[in-house]
Amino acid sequence: MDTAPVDTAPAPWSVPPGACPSRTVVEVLANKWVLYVLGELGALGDGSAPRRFNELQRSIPGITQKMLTQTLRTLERDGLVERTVYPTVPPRVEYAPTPLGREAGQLAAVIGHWARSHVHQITTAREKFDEKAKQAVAPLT
Amino acid sequence: MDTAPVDTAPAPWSVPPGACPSRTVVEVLANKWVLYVLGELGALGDGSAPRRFNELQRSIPGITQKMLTQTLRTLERDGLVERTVYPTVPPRVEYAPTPLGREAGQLAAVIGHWARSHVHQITTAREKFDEKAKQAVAPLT
DNA sequence: CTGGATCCATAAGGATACTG
DNA sequence: CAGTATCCTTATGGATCCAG
Repeated sequence: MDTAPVDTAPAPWSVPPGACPSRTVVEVLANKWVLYVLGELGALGDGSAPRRFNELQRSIPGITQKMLTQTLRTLERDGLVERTVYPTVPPRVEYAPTPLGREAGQLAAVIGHWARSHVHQITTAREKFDEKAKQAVAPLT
Repeated sequence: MDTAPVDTAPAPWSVPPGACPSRTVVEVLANKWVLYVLGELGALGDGSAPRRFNELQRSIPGITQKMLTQTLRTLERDGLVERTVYPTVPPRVEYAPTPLGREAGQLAAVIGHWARSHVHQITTAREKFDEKAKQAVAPLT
């Protein structure tokens, strides 16, 4: 796969009114389930074992079957994960990140790490903000 | 600000059913408008000038006034941007990233960069995927 | 086991009009 | 200029049932 040259000609960006292509890519990552799934799939190195559907669902607390399916589909469509179906009975389907998906997974991991290391700071900021807001609406007693 | 020790005790995560705090932080970043705004605010270095409301709106194509307001509010609440009001007439309001916001802005920038450098790859993957899907529903002619 | 298909509630978000 | 408020449409997403 991916035998085509990495770079094609920088053709004139005939961007149809308001449709910047790179934005569509940003907006793929701007999705919590995508981040969690990519993080899960891409967390480990190159040799990480492909994951199965239910396995993924269990490892991502709160995700529904629908959202997991939907997320995996778009990721497959975008070439970020590869879906392999083993026509056994019962069916066995495995999901593995593509090289590109592993890159995205690293971005997800970075975000996750940043999030974890600043939770407290942000939580505190929120509390402070909310408290001030409360005072503003109830200045007298 | 931030005179408290960066790290508090690793208290037992008494996470109320399904509410992982760090997730709420991830989910702040998992939002396209947040990414665009942070990218815009945090794009430049420490000495970047604060941005005004309309200025921001113009520099982020497609964002509505409502979304910009809403986004800036949550970012302010989370301690990622600082809002300064100059009680002049007409009103002048400036938005600047906090140090934390600048960090987040860098994450946004990284995502943006990754997106731009892989647009083509992903666009191609989408076309290929969609074409295959089309064949599947119309296999004979 | 791995989903597809539905139904339905809620949230996100755009358009518009109005205000200090 | 910098919003707030409202309406209204669409998208998101959860729950449930069904099927290969």
